[in-house]
Amino acid sequence: MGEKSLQKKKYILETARKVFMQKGFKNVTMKDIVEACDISRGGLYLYFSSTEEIFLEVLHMESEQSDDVFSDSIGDDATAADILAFFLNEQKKELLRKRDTLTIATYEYYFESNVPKKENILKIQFDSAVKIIEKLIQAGVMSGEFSCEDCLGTARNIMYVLEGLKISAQTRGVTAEMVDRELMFILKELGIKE
Amino acid sequence: MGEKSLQKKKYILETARKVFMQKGFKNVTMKDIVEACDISRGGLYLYFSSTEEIFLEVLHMESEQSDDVFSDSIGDDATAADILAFFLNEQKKELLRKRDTLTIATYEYYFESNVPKKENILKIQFDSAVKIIEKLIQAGVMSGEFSCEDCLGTARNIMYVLEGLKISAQTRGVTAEMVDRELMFILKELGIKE
Amino acid sequence: MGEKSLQKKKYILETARKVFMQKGFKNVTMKDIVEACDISRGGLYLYFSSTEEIFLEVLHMESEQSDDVFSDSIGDDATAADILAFFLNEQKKELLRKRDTLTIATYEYYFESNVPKKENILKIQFDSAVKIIEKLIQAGVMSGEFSCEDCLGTARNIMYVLEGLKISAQTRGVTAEMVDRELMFILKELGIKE
Amino acid sequence: MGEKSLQKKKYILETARKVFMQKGFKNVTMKDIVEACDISRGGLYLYFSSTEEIFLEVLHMESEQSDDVFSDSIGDDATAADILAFFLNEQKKELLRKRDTLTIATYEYYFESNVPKKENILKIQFDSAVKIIEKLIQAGVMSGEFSCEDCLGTARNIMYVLEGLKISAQTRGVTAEMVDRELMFILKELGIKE
DNA sequence: CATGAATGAGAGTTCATTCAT
DNA sequence: GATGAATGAACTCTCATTCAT
Repeated sequence: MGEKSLQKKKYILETARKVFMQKGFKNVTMKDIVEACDISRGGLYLYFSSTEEIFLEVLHMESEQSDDVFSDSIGDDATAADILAFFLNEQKKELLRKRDTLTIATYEYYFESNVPKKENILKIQFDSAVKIIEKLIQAGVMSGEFSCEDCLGTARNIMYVLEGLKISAQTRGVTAEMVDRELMFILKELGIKE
Repeated sequence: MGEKSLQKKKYILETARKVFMQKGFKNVTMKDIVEACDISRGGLYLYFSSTEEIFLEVLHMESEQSDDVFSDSIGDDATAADILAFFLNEQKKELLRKRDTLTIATYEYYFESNVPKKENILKIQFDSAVKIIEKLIQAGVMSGEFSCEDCLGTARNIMYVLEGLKISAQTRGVTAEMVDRELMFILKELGIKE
Repeated sequence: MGEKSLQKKKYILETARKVFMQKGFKNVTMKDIVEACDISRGGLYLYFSSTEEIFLEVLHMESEQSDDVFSDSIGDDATAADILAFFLNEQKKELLRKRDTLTIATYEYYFESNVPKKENILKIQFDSAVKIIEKLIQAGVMSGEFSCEDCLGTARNIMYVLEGLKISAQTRGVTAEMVDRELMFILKELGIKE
Repeated sequence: MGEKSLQKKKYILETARKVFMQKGFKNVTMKDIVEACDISRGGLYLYFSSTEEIFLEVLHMESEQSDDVFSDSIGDDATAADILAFFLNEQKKELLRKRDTLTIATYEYYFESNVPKKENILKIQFDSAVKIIEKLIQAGVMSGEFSCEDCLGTARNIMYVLEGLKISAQTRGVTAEMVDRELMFILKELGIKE
């Protein structure tokens, strides 16, 4: 596959990504993507042979890019509390964006698929987020910012609450206040009185 | 609509329920339900005119029946901790049943619809569950079983964790151990050393 | 068939008539009539077995009633010109009523059917109207009101113009002015300067 | 849409035209056209999305082609009477063809639709025919072939009679003699003794 | 007589997928 | 590589008609 082909493939993925954000996973047809990309029906099949295949690649693209978030945006002298606050705030923004997210598409996709666990991106991301948060909490405990008995448990708890907020946002609707309230509750448990 | 019609309607709803449990919401067609019920194409339309309509009635059926769960199965002399443990255990069983649940169908349905908040069953159930848990915790605090500063906040936190576990169970998969671990964490926060 | 049955049959026909006026012939289903009559599906089949059968009976009802129009509403001392004017005015009113008429249903019905000529009500009505107009014109000629060389030809011509106006009204739309203009033209030919 | 597509579209329209001639408008389903064209169900939808759409294009095709009738078939030295006779004869042939005509389909279509007047082809054709006939009559009056007081009125009258004959032909049936008789009557009014 | 539940045929429509160009 | 016409399967939905009650 030449350079030009790679370009086109990337173009398709980026366009498809927008489509998935708008319509979720199950509602998206090959036709939708063909039309959004303004290419020919047959053309799309040269690169991908199903929406599932496309979606998986979109997801990979996504996870590669999101790896950098932490490192990019945080200054060197940030405290653990700062970083955690930053992370939670990012999550909050994501939560409240509602339709402009791959969340629904991702859930819908994983509802269907019997993806082997090892390759389940959701799982990988969840687990790695837990680890990061755990490290963060430990650092905070070291520096006296936080107090907690079971850092790993707390990290996991935080992630489940976030997951709960995420699905709530997409199904029942949540307001900024509701998110804040839950995040506060979490932080309080860590001994922060912010 | 006569008695017999009501019987049949109920039969359809119960059969459709199973279909939704197996296939979620979006994958279910009127044809699927027709075949599961072993009735004619037109016959189904006498009772319902879309999968959405059917699903909503299934959901209502469901929520009416689940109202009784608490009252039915708990002895009069149960302590707050007993009741909470029972409730969490029910949730755990539900969580682990995975495919045998309306969870996915429900999420899929609410992903799509812009149901007015007031009528959103998910919201109603969540909110009422929060209240019940709050009462339970208060009772436990009174009786010295639990200790907590912010009972309402804790109740909400519990529900969000459960919600997070629920979606995790359907997308990443969770084991009994993973659920237990989270429930333990919650109970520990309440001052229980179980 | 008892008295009561006859009543019911008549009720159905009168109700169906309204339905045909609103929807034409081809658009009317047995279901439409059942619903308009508020009777049971099976009930309708006790009396009629197709929309065609119903429509034909409606048409007969109609033609029996319309026979009286002339005799009923015209005074004894009316001149030929008066009567002709009255007749044309009735036609004009009918024409302009547009949707409140069996015209479309009738046309639609006869487009389809291969009715033996003898039983074709349209033909019978047309022919008898021609005869009446011819008589009228002859009477007018006798009394010096009209002048014409070919009374039968003129009568026929009048009827074809009316027919032309009728179909125009239903397809292209005609205004009162357009109808008047054509009727004037006809009357002028008869030597009337009205 | 390429050249080949245009060819196919034209082929579909021509085939559909025959179907409409045989079955009218309302009786024609997409399936009928698919079968007549011997193409696939989905194939038809690539070009048209409803029988209405197809019919309208058939009608346009028709009206474009019929524009030429006059100019094509008449010699330069024809008198007004010749041309009028030719025109009426064409109409007569059309009338008597009965089933081999778009007449019924057209009427059925315009019974239904609330086409804005400006775009109503029936109206456009009627009005333009009136104008042509008027011109013809005026020319005939100039050359001494015809005599008439109200040329426009006469032209209109002729068209309404033709319209009346047309609908009569489709509903009651008319014979060649009946048409001739009416045309004679019209010509006599113009002072022709043919 | 009357009801209305039930059936099944048939029309409309949309797409995934293929394939000749 | 790229196109887009073509196919056919799968769904949705509506009714005429029947029949047990």
